[in-house]
Amino acid sequence: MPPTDAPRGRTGRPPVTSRADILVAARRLIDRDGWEKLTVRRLAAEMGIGATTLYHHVRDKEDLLLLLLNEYADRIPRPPAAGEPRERIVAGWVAIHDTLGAWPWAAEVLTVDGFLTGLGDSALVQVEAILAAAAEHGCSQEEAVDLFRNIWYFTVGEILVRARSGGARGADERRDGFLAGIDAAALPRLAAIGDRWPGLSARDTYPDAVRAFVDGLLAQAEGRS
Amino acid sequence: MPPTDAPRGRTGRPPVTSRADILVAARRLIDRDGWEKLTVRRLAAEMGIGATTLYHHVRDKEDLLLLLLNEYADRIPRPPAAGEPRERIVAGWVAIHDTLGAWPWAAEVLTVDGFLTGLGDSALVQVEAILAAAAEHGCSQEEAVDLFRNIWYFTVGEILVRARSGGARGADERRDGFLAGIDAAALPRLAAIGDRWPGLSARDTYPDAVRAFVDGLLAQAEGRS
DNA sequence: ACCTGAACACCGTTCAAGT
DNA sequence: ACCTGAACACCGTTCAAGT
Repeated sequence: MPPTDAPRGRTGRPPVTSRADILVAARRLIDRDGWEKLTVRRLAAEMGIGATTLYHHVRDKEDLLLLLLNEYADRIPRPPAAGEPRERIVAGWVAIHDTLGAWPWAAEVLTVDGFLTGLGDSALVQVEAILAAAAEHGCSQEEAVDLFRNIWYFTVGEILVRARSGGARGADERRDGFLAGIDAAALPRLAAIGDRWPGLSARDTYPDAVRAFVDGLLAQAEGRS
Repeated sequence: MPPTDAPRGRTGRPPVTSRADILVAARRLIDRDGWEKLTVRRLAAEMGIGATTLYHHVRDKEDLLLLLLNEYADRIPRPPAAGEPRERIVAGWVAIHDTLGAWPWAAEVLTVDGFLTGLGDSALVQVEAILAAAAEHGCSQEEAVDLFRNIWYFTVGEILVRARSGGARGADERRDGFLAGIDAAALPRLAAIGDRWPGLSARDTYPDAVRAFVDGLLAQAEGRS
């Protein structure tokens, strides 16, 4: 079954798929089976085509991931242009965090490709908004870039650690073990926390934490000037 | 050639290797060829033994990584017990960061296993010291745990992003491309920074940034009480 | 008690041949 | 033009058989 609107006036074998088809199928596979199940072979099998056919539509697997990511980056809500600079920075990061948190594999890809180099215009708008707010608050160019970078590190770390430690094989057993074997004399604080640790770690403290980080970085910048 | 001190009074085929041998060979392989080259098969080949032999000495690859990591965690210098709590927290994190930064694959493993659940006593000592300093500063148990977790996210993110974007295939070409194609009207701040970005991003600002983060988190805790 | 090759169930990617 | 199977060069892991 060839695509509905086959290109007229062209020679050769008709296409069985397209880049758009591939991206849709990849998204469905990730949503259904999880990010780690996305392989070139499995994706092709799911689509009912040969694995090697994919290489006529995307350069390689990393390219596929980047295409997928760029589509997704458009969903980050546009940051507010008005209001107190500090609040705009915090709101911008919370928006980025919430969007990436819903698709944690995105953070996985972005550690290797970078928010700027890997993504297209819609992501750059987010960066621009944060840089503009920082400048408006009085930051130098260096300080604004540092603010962005440092909070990017924090955000990507938060998402990765949470995403990975959630599904890790044997995580539960090890979690139970580590509080039982603690030496209360040598490690009194940890022993006192004991089995409260998992519960405390499960809390979402990202919004408070970015605010604290932004405050700390802005205060440091002010102290320098 | 059997090991020098073959166990006397035991039956069966003499061992050709040991857990200790395996860990030494794994470290050598990582140091020489890089973290991503460490595979069970390659490690066995390097040692001149069958790949399946490794499974008599370690449970699986993840177990091997965790054993390797625990050996390494001992190298983090003991945190100072005296001095201003805030300074002890910063110094503790800088020590953790410097140690992990020298072996970035460690951060890779730790995102899936966690600093607490994956590591042994020598890592827990670091956690204890940070929790104790936070408590001494007046933090509640929740606040101390949040401080630890949040700065862990930041630290692991910093190390991962830096380690991965360094060796990424095609990173240079993309970096050159992204500043050239920027729309100066729509993204004035980014356009103004332009080709300064790579240079600014290469700077090591971790110590300043942890200090800012610690200050921000402690100030937030104070504001709540 | 310990080691081993064969085997299983996978990967990403290239390339000559086919339609 | 586009698709394909065969092939290459790998993975981690299990298990029956060997010493």
